[in-house]
Amino acid sequence: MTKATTAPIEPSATIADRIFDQLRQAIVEGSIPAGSKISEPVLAARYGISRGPLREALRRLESIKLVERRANVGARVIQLNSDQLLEIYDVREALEGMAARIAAERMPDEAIDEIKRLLAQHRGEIARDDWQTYFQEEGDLDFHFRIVQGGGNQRLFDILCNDLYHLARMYRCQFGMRSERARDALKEHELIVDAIAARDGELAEWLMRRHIRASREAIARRLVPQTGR
Amino acid sequence: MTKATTAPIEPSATIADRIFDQLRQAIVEGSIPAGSKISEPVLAARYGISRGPLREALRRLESIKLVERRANVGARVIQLNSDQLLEIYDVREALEGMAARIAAERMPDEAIDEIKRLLAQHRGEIARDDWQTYFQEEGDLDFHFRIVQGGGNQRLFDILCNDLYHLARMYRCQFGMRSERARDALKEHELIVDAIAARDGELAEWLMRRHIRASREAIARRLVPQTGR
DNA sequence: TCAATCCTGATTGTCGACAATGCTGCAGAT
DNA sequence: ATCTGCAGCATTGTCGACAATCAGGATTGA
Repeated sequence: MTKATTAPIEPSATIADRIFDQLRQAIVEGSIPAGSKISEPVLAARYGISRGPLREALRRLESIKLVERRANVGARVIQLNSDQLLEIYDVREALEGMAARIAAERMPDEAIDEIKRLLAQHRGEIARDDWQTYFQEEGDLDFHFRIVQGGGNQRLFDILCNDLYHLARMYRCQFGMRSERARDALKEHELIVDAIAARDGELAEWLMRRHIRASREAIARRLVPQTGR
Repeated sequence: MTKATTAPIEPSATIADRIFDQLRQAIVEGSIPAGSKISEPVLAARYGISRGPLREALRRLESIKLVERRANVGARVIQLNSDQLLEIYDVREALEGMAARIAAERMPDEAIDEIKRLLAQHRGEIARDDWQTYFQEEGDLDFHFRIVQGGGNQRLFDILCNDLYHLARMYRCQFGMRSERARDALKEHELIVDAIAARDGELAEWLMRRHIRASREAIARRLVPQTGR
């Protein structure tokens, strides 16, 4: 599994960068519980640094919406609720649909072949039935990551991979929601890649949007069984 | 003209907040030229503050992509190029299309009436032919702002109004590009509002995407007459 | 008993100084 | 003449201390 969504660790970057990465991972994976208050002095002491770099890291976490800050009050880890999760899926539907369209227009052939190999590998993993669904989920993110990357739209990439994907991972870690949609999702992935390989941007966008909408509905159904919104 | 895209000035917020607003405005309007290097000591001295709040403001400007920073080297104001501008319009097409769809589903009736009044006012301004195109452009942003706000998707709102709209304004100020598309744009705006009022989300999205795509093409035509990409 | 007020404690915002890193110009060698 | 290495300088990153602000609890009055 390629560590596609995880930035490679630059060893001698600045302290603030390192703390930022550590905190982001801790928040996403739940080591720092959602909704908990963040005290600058105690965190600085725990990581053995000063408050300066820590504050910079907190600012960056705020900019990607993982923590909320109020002046003179402090910072809290974001508290996820179902409405915001559904909002994210609406944004993903729009952006990744466009990403699929652009990928169909401009993605290099080699990158498409690589995604095909990736999907073949996923197919094998799912065939070995009860394999860790965790890796299936990671593979799902990896697939979406490559589609976005393939089109070469840097801003699209930033929004999705620096902000939204971390939120999606955070939800999975917190709610432990493993989708039993793995097989359907894989099938949909293959259709999308076929459309991209055929350079059919309109179809690729339509399929991607339907795919994400299906994920959204599966989540909405599980969150509040009585309502779809 | 409502100051929709300009946050109201909180008088006694933190220093960093105030400097952030001032710098953002200065960059967007060109007072600080694009591509120029930013020196922390000289800027701190000019605004009469310390480097601490200034660094926080720079970090926030970096998060909305108005400045670029490299460790141990410094910060520069972003240098706009035509490719990135076109990228932004792709993102806007996707996001605002979704925003129009959501607005058609959930925007309150009163807000729709308000937009209708706004458009009527714009129509009057355009009728008085050579009225400052500046205000027409501001009115255009105001229209889009209200559509996004009407749907109530907070994340969609953040991405568009905190990041992309500032970039769009920056381009206009820098290149002084006043669109002679004002009449066409107004007509398209009216169609979009009609679709929203009719609660036809699919049509609203389709019209909004076509509208933004038309703006994109108009810009692409002016930027590099020989290519549309 | 309840509400309003004040006080206290802690936390955050701000500042100036020090250390570390990258860039620039010059001298010297090939 | 061009390239390489070094030294100096400027800028950024980091740190500890001080001031400003807010949350919570105790106290007092009705």
